[in-house]
Amino acid sequence: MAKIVDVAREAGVAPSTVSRALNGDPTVTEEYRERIGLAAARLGYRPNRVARSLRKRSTDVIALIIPDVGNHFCTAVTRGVEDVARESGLSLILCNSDEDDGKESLYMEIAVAQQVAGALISPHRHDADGGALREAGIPIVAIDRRLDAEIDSIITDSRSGAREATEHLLRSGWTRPACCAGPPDVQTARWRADGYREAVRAAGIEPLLAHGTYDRGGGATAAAKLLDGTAPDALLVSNEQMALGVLAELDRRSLRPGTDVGLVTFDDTPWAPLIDPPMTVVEQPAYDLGARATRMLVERIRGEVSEVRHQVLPTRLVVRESSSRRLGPQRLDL
Amino acid sequence: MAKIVDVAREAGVAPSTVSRALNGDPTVTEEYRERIGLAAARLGYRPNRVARSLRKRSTDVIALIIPDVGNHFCTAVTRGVEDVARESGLSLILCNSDEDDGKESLYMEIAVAQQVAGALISPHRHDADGGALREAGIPIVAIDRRLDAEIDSIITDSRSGAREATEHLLRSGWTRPACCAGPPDVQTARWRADGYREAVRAAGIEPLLAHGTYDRGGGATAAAKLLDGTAPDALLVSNEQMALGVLAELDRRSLRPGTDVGLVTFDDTPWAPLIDPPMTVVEQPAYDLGARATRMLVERIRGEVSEVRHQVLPTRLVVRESSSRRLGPQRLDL
DNA sequence: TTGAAAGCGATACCAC
DNA sequence: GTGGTATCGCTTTCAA
Repeated sequence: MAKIVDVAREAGVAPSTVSRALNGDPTVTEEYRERIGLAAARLGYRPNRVARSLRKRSTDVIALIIPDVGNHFCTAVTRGVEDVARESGLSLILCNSDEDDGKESLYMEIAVAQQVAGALISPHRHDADGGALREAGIPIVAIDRRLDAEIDSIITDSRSGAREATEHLLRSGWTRPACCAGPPDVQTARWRADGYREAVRAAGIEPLLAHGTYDRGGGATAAAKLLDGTAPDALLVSNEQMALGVLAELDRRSLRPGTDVGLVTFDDTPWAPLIDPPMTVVEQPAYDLGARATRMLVERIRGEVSEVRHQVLPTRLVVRESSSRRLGPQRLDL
Repeated sequence: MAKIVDVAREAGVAPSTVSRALNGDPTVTEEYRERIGLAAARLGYRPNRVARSLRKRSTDVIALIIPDVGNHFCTAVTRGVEDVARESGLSLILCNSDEDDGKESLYMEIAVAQQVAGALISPHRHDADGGALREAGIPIVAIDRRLDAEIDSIITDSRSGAREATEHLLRSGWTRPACCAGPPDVQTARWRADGYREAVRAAGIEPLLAHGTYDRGGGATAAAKLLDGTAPDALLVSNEQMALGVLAELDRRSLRPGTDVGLVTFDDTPWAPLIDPPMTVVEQPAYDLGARATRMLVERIRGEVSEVRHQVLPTRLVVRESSSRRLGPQRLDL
């Protein structure tokens, strides 16, 4: 691998001039710029970014720490991040925390050690403080969830999304909607539970919720608990992975969404319209969330902003059949 | 941020000794090891990996280049990679090539520049040669698809998976199965098309295929083309994203899988059993593929192997309802 | 505008 | 077994 001194020798100039030329320093004369470009091409020179990072004390890599790569919402966010990152000349280290505080801090440590230029993090707990990242002075943007500390954030309006969904259930004729809420230590889960509570209370109905982890198992467990208890006739589910578990549990009990039980879940997915019956969802602008978060981070990395900023993006209710109350027939093809 | 000289001063030893102690060099005496450990803890010392990488000329980061983070198969592979990588003390840079040669080579360039210790790549074209990575002598394992060059690989047996699926369709009473094949420049798509051809030819039936990109649009287009042509009565679909498009297209034509048209697709997903009717799939051991590929890569990074290795993992047909031929009734709830 | 030289922080070689 | 120190490849003063 050719290094900068090789290019310098080949072009008959000093290494510092090569560095300046290749980094677009306007003080370099056109003639040198060209000669250096040619020499570099001839040698197949590729700057060693590690050396560069060591010297500049920062890389052009950002870290994205998300709870679950298997989650469509997260991958959609990731795509948004990726696109803007690439546009901005940054690469991405993707880290999967699995909603695990341990893994989350491990990844933050790694990000610091790798000298990332900035980090996007979807923290498991709001009272996390960006730990190692913060100490190292690395710019952070909290994404989808907030941090108590003074840190930029961008989230969706989960609470009003949940409220709207619950009101829709009520309007559709369901009388006892319950909530399969996410883990109580995760903000989005709490916000959604809050929105649900507001809506049912406003209708004079006692809230009925069960918490579960943000995965299929959590959804199945929460649904089972609710269904075994004071029989609800509709369910608001806190995320898409839980919804998968809820659907499995309903199937196990031969309960059909839309006829036997009303169903709305957070997060639209490609398969939501294809299942039987098509599922009503609260859509979140995931791609946009990722893209905007990355822009915020880039601005912060460049030092273009000083005040802490918080953005909130709206959700959208997509009505399909799982929430509209219809009396039988039962499927004949069971 | 404390650096190694600070720790050395604090512990009253030389920097080189600190380095040795912290890296578990057995020549360091217990007493020094302890004193240094304490000093490091006191200062909150965290080794700078960038400096370390520069000196060692390699990082403890590996790159994973996959075509589509939105694809469940890919994210399952990613999880396998991630788990083994973490066990081995490596971090992961995840790159999404979007089946785009340009992005693919850009990411390979970035990986080289970042001095990754190794790369896992699911190449768009088999005649790619690992480009920049190969030149830089960085270990590569091709995953899910092979490379013409002498490079380790691990794939699943797409061809026999497709053959088996087609035979199953035939045995189920469908008489004109067609194939929604993936892009012809992607190996897995060709292998699956080959398996399909073998099976129909063995049954004395003329193959009927349409190619499309590995996404929803590609699936819809291929299905439309086949359905508009010499009406097939069953479809073998080459991947899960295409299946989503095929399902949409069938729905558009009010064709119901299992009654009007037999359907099998590659890749099992959490939603496959939930759609209407539950979908028969060719399951690939995605997690295992990622995990094994990473182990292969780690062995190669450590220089534990010399000969080029190729692994093939079996697929498994999971029969659900979309492939079993049943005459009506049509859904009453349409 | 260009060149010389001093680091960035860790590792590894060579003395002791 | 431990300490001094050159080195990895690049950027960035400082002088010319």
